[in-house]
Amino acid sequence: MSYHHGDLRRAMVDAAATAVAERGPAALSLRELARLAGVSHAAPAHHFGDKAGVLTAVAAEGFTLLADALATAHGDLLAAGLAYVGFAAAHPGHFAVMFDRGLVHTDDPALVAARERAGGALTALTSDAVSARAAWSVAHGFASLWLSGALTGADAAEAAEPVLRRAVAGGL
Amino acid sequence: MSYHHGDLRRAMVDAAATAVAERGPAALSLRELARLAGVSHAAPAHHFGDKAGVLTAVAAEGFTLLADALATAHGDLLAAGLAYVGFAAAHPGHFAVMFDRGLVHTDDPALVAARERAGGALTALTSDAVSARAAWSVAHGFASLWLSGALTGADAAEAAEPVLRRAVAGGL
DNA sequence: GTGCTATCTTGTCAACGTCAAGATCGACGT
DNA sequence: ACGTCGATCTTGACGTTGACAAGATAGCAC
Repeated sequence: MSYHHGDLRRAMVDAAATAVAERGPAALSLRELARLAGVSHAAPAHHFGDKAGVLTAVAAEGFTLLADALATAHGDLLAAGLAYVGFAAAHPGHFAVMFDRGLVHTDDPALVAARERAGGALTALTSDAVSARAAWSVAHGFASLWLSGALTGADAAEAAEPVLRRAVAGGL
Repeated sequence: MSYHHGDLRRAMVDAAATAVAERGPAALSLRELARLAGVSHAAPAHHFGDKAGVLTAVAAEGFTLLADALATAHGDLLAAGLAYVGFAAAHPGHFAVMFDRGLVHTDDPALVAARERAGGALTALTSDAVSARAAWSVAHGFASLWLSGALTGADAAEAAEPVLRRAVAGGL
């Protein structure tokens, strides 16, 4: 192992996302991440400033991944909803941090840019603001409830499909 | 000030909910709560066991408050949705903790009981499971997004009304 | 009054986040 | 080739935290 890690920043973001996914943001320890990466306890601070900086990087990556996922729907609202839920289920560590103020530096430039890109992908799916908010709420709500364990089922997207379909059609 | 506080448990739950609402669960400190209540740093542990125990009590109270709020809708789905969002906006500290595993003792008897009561109030609103999940998702998603600051507006329930109405009617 | 139990205090410990100061490495100009 | 310089990482330290163990206090039953 050389004095320099090579790509510590990348390693830390990955490890942080995994740790958050497994044990939640509260249990995240910078010193533990440093140990996993084989560096000293103060190395993370150089790249991220503080603990919130690490989670900010995770959140920014999450919004980028989400925007990419939404792009695969090619404008289809139901497909986008399933992509939203699928993203949350595939990257629970990212999702857990993305919408939590007080855990991240909300005005970080990279985070703001990634968030706006994802937001643009969302609003492009519907014709009016009310529908946009409703669709976002359903997808986000299902994803949140799924990750919290409030909903049962084997596969997130599979369980979400009838629910999102019903919401689009209406008649609740 | 006597040796005994009087109702330390109640004071701690209130202070914890307020602190979580203002600065998030991550910034909560048992020692700070103890200082606010004018007791020693180890007093909270006697009543709640550990930090998660305090948040568990907050979450249980939250589910009780939510069930009460849902009961005021008298079976009307839209009214229940507005009550759900209204509860989250009125008690953000409780809401932030209620659906976060790893922050609470998920199998605590009091928490389980309160959660099941709220769950019963929810499922009683719709005729089938798919509609129940869809309605819950919209309300929960809107509430979560609202508290995260992703949605703009002056009043939560006021902003939620057209969105929930559209979701019930369909046509996204 | 005398024990009993719940409540709260005191003292302690390892772990944590953060900061300051120093060591090491690689790249670049000359 | 060589020295300089910035980026990267280490070392050491400080105050705070959650948790635990052991002791003090108060109210209550009898």
